[in-house]
Amino acid sequence: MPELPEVETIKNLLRKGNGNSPSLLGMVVANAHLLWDRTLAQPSPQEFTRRVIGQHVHEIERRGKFLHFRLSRDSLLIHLRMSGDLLVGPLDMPAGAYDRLVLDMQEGVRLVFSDPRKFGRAWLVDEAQAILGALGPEPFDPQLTPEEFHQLLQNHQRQIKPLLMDQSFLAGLGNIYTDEALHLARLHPLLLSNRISLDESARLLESIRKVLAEGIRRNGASIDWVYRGGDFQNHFRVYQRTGEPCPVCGTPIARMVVGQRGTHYCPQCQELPNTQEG
DNA sequence: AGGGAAACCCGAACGC
DNA sequence: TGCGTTCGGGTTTCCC
Repeated sequence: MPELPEVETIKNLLRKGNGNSPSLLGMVVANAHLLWDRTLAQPSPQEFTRRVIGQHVHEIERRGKFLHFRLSRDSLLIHLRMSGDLLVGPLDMPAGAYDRLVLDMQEGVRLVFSDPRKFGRAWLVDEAQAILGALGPEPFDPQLTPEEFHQLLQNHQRQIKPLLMDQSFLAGLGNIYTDEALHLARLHPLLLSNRISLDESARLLESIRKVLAEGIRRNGASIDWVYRGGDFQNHFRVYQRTGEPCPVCGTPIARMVVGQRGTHYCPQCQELPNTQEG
């Protein structure tokens, strides 16, 4: 659920801080507590604690849906998956029922990786590329031109929705923003990628960037019970709006399952060309 | 190569 | 009210 805009929002908070929460930049890890073993993908809990203590936080970045903490020697990578969140507070902040990994800073600040559903993962690695190298391009990468994007689409014969959600194809889109982008681009979720014209590719890339930019501007979406302060959930075009009118034409939004994912679209605006039925 | 299914999880929503 | 069942989400893994 945290997709690119939500992760970007969290990254900005950790990096810059706000009225309630300090920036973590420059702080030094003083202690680590792993409360749920499987949250740590690698290395072992013992090695993690031994290695992470004493390292400075030099930079905090986002790549796809990963948070990337550049430490003195290593990289700490965190993927929030479904329900993960990162909380910052004082060392005596009350423990949460879903706290999985806690880092205490020498500066008296605590960073908590909270995750009710335990899907989230953290890695401590000396080379971030070992994990991030599998990701496709960033949607906002200026080198990703409409022509290049069109070519990437031609390289596959796949349903466009699952392809857009494939992180090795493009990094950052999840179920929400994919449905939103396809509706804005007026493309059916089942459209085969190599049937997409250059014009449509340009429209799709622009739509992806627009919905992501709006998500970031609104500090992400807060859905289910995971509230992160954003309000993009109040501006969905199709996501979770089954039966409600399409904002463009008024046709009731339809729902189907594509690649095991709930998929919301307008049957009027996002018609599947009759040259590609089924 | 692509697609479907299952696995990992559990709070919420639903059905009775 | 309270119980049991189903759902959904990101990703990996396995199978066809």
